[in-house]
Amino acid sequence: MDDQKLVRVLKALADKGRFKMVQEIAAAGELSCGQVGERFDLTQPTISHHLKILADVEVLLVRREGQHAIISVNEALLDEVAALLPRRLRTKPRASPVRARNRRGEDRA
Amino acid sequence: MDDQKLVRVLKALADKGRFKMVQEIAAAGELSCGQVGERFDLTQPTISHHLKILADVEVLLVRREGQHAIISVNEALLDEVAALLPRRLRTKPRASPVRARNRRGEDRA
DNA sequence: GCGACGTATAGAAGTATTTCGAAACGTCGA
DNA sequence: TCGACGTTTCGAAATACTTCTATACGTCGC
Repeated sequence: MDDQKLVRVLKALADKGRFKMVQEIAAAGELSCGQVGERFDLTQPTISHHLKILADVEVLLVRREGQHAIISVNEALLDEVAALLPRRLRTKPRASPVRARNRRGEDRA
Repeated sequence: MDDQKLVRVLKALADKGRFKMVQEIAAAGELSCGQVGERFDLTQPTISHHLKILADVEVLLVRREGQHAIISVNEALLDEVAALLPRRLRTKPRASPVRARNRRGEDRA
């Protein structure tokens, strides 16, 4: 996953309501779009809109079952994001405390 | 860290430019506000504004040294966020589906 | 104290996001 | 096929965010 995708996932999760939606779906295992709506004080189109934002970045997985959209959490992707976050923002260890000789870590690790 | 704070941190990081600022500061170890500005095609007030957003949620730590603001990355907080993210959004193992008494790592609460 | 420099704040313009009501689409049961 | 139900799309209004210029604040060297 590149930084751009990582930032898009963060943006999708960076909303109180959407975060809670993911939590509710996680707690239930799976929920339909309508069942998610029951848990929030938002109109159904708004729920659908937010769920789409989360599904677009693959935080949520949608399986269609007849007229219902069955939604679950993509835990693997969340794990990947969690693993990547500190790694991509980690201070490069300065190789040698004397600092110098390789001014900018060159990543490597 | 409660969910509200977690979401606020995510929101601070959920911007292409701000994410890159944290990366630049991480790569350098420390940078002054002005040094961050040199690395972006944005005006100084805009840089200051974004750094403030990141500092407000403690992703960045600011030490004042004379007229300079010396900025570094709060790695401990990033680690905490990374640890919390999947944990707070994890599917609750359903007490007992017929199969599987511990379907997935459990991570212990 | 003064001017230069680094940083922060204020106010405004442009853009994006959130939310809604209305309406369209697709599937189900009768 | 028809109407009901679950979901999605459309268009608009309210709000929030990003970025700018202008200006203020604080520290340094002289």
